[in-house]
Amino acid sequence: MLFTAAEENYIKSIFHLQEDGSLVSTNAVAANLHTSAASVTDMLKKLKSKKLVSYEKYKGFKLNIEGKKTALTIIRKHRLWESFLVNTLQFGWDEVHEIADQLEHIQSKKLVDKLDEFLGYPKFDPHGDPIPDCNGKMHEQIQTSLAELTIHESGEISAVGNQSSALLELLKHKQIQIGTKLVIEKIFSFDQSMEIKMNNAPLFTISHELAKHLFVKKS
Amino acid sequence: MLFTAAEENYIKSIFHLQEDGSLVSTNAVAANLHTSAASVTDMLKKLKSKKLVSYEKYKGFKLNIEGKKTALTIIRKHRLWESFLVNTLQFGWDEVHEIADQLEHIQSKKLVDKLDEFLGYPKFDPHGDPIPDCNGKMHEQIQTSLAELTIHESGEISAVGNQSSALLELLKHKQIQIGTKLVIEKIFSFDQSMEIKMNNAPLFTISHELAKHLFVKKS
DNA sequence: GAATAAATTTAGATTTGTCTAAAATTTATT
DNA sequence: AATAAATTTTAGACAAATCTAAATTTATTC
Repeated sequence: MLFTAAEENYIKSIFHLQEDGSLVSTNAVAANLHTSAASVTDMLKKLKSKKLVSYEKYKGFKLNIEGKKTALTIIRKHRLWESFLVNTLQFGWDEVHEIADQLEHIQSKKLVDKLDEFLGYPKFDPHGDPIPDCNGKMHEQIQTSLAELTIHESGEISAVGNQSSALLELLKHKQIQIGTKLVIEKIFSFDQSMEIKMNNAPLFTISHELAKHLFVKKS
Repeated sequence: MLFTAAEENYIKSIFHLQEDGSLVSTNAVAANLHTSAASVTDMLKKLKSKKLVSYEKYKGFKLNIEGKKTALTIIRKHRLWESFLVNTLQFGWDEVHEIADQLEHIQSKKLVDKLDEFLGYPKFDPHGDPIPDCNGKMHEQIQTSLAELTIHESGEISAVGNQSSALLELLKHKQIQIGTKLVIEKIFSFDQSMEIKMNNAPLFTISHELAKHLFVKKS
């Protein structure tokens, strides 16, 4: 079954919003895709007629098995292309998302599988997100953005999300490196900045912006 | 200036049809894009309003400087992606066109230039067609498909358009190899099959299908 | 040079995806 | 429980790209 780019964008959005299997709301998708609630309702009728979502008026909706399967193939493409852009073409971590949003709609199963092979069957993309294999299976996410940790959680820096000299300079100054262990001591709701404690060092604060670019393995 | 995929397809089609700079007809584009003459007229109004073509009702049309520049960037993308698919991902020569027709519409100048760099700034694509550089300049085409030769023209086999064992078997049997010199003795209009003469061998006939997959340097 | 044929354009309709504004429904609040 | 607020859906419109059929213009032929 083939889908338009618009359909695929809705499928992907619903997939990310349902997470655990809970129902998704019209407004949530509208906000996520920067479109109107009315457009979402229109598209839902279409996706329902194509048997990708279970949906009852006013009651919310979610992807069914077929919808999830479709979502995973799109996510697979997106993450493989991101890996290609960063690993093969040397793009920066932070500049590949929009391009991958276009590339994920290219229709050719063979292309995706050959790209996967060329890249050496990567399990995770440059952001640390798991890449579904050609059957839609994916590994547990082993690393998350530091920004996703909550208070008192601890972890170990496992990756840095971008190679810019500005970031590297900052990390050097704060003595943060791969393997550094840390605990979240406080999160300021005002700006999401975090107070963290590393090894035997004194407490210090990092911005939400920086936290998003650091990956940790939770411990 | 950004264009839709539909606009880009028309621009590319007109470019290929005008060749020398002659006027292009509505019907020619319609046939080329498998669409209706009415649709072509509609699109021409749009391209005229965007100042890409010079066009007067009923009089034919052609790309202006800006239109040609745009066409060359699309052709550059198409041919670089074909090179990538064949050289990097090991696709067969004959299966990349449709995929490249999708990839050529991806919007990102940086992506194209990085791809070009990754591929080592190739001058010709896997079909022997020249690849415009980032300023739109391209080399003279040094090889053409054997199918494009006309009667009494001569040339030398310079490349084989696909690596399938079926084709290689055929070439071996007919004793055709890189460097083989030949002359077109006759072309049968019924099926475009060609009678060719090689070196000191007797005349023999090859199908149009085969001729399309053989490249020659004209002499 | 008038009649006919071919090519091109216009007119009007369709599909996809979107929008705003109004109506319907559900949820929250006195 | 009644009303207010928020959410969702419907109704109607629009832009892009396409189509068919009819009208117009250009080309060809007798």
